[in-house]
Order: sequence, then structure tokens, then C-alpha cells
Amino acid sequence: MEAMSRLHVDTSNLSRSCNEALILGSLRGGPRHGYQLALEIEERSKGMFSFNHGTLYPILHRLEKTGLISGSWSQDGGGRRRKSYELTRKGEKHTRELLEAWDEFQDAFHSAVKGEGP
Amino acid sequence: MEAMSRLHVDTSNLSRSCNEALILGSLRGGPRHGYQLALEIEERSKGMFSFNHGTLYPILHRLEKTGLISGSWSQDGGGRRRKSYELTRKGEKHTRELLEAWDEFQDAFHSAVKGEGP
DNA sequence: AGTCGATATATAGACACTCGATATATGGAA
DNA sequence: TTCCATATATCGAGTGTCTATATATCGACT
Repeated sequence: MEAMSRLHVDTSNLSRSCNEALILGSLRGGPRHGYQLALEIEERSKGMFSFNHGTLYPILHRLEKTGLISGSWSQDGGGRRRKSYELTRKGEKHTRELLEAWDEFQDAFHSAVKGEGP
Repeated sequence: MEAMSRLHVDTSNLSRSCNEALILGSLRGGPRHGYQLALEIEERSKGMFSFNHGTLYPILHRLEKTGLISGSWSQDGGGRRRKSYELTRKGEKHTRELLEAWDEFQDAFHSAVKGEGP
């Protein structure tokens, strides 16, 4: 039988799972800094998802603290101060599993919400 | 062009939108009472969604207060006391729009989270 | 030179929602 | 009659997002 993902979307806190998936998913495209992530996600979702600063940065700090992403400040001297994040090995694995979990979530949602009607 | 749904999934509170969609979606199959809704949704989603009582009933009260569902107590005399809910006209319309909004949400999620890769 | 808006990060308080626990009550099975 | 499933209701705790505020740099316009 198919491999089951061990990770589950936390249905009691979907916003958190969703926001983390958006950020981690974007970081699969390479290192990004916070402000850049917000713009990219907003653009790619055609405005559906727009991060508030007070939401974005705490999430990035949390993901860094749990070792899913690692941040590095831009060199001083030249350019605006910014912190660039990239996925760690652990973060890559987690992201894969999280996106699988979201697929399962969406299947379950459809099964539950749309009757097996004609 | 296609009709755009005016309703949007509240991305800052996905759990709430999701729970309401699950309940309203189930009620499209006909009147249900609270406990029954919880069992049905859990079964149809293969255990992905399981309502806690402390979550379910406040939502039902909220939906009733906003006129999306209407509840009626079972006749006294005969049988266990229970409150059966059904969709109102307003609730049917809202449910249709909410489920459309969820489809759009899922499209946007995929666009944002999965790169436009090969 | 000075102001303004966009870029860029950070944090605190207010608000909302779910969770777990608790309470009440009935019906059927052991 | 004791226990469990059914059935509804509500409160406090915990957590997460939102809005507002703070700091700082850069480019453009005046």
C-alpha cells in the first residue's frame, strides 16, 4: 500500500499550518528574506494570501528556532540590513511531508463536505 | 468571464471557515443534530476531522444566530432531548458560495506553495 | 538638504477561536 | 443499578493572528 505521511495538518490550527506551508513552500525555490517572501506569496496566490508583518516575522523566528530554516544577516557595509532564510535538511523533509499532509487534508475536506451525491 | 464569488475564505482564521464549511456542507444532506454531525463528519473524512464538543456547539449557536441554520428541539415526550438543525435559504446560498471560495482558496494555495515548476 | 514612501525587521497588546474539563440528563446493556 | 453511549451546554486556558507602533536605510522628489 501507499506510504502514509506521518505528519498531519493540525486541523485545530489551520492558519498556522497554512502559513508555514506557504513560507516553507516558497523557500524551496531558494533563499529568501522575509519581506520578499510576503511579496512573492501574495503575487503567486493572486492576492489571496497577504502576510501582515506582525504575523510573518514571528513565524520565521519560530521556524528558525525549531531548525526548519536557517537565517543569515546580510554583510554589514553595503546594502540594507536584511535576514535571508533557507531550508535546512530537516526543513526540506518537513516541507515535503507537510505538503503531502495538505493534499490529504484537502481530500478529506472534499469527502466530508461534498456528499457522495450524484 | 466566470462569475466571481463575493465570499472569501478568511485566511486569518482558516479553522473557523473550515469547521463552518464542514457543518454547512453536511447539512446540505438534510437536517442533522449536533452529535450526529460530528459523527458523520468524522466518518466521511476518515477521522481527519473530529469535533470537540466545546468547539461544535458554539459554532452551531453562532450559525443559528446569524440565520444560516435554524434549530428545532425534538418533541418532549418520547426520545432523548435533541436539537435538529437545517439550512435556511440564506444558509444554502452561503454554503454554495463558501464552498466555491474554498475551491479558490485551494487553487491559490497550490499556486503559491508549489512553484510553477515542470 | 529635507521630506516622503517603499523597503526591511521587530515587538506588544487586543481579540478570536479551539481545546480540555466539567456539568447535566436520558436510554440501553450488563 | 451500574456503566457507557448519546446529547447538549459552558467556562478557563492556551495559542495564533491582527493592528499599531518602533526603528532604520535607501531612492526620489522638491
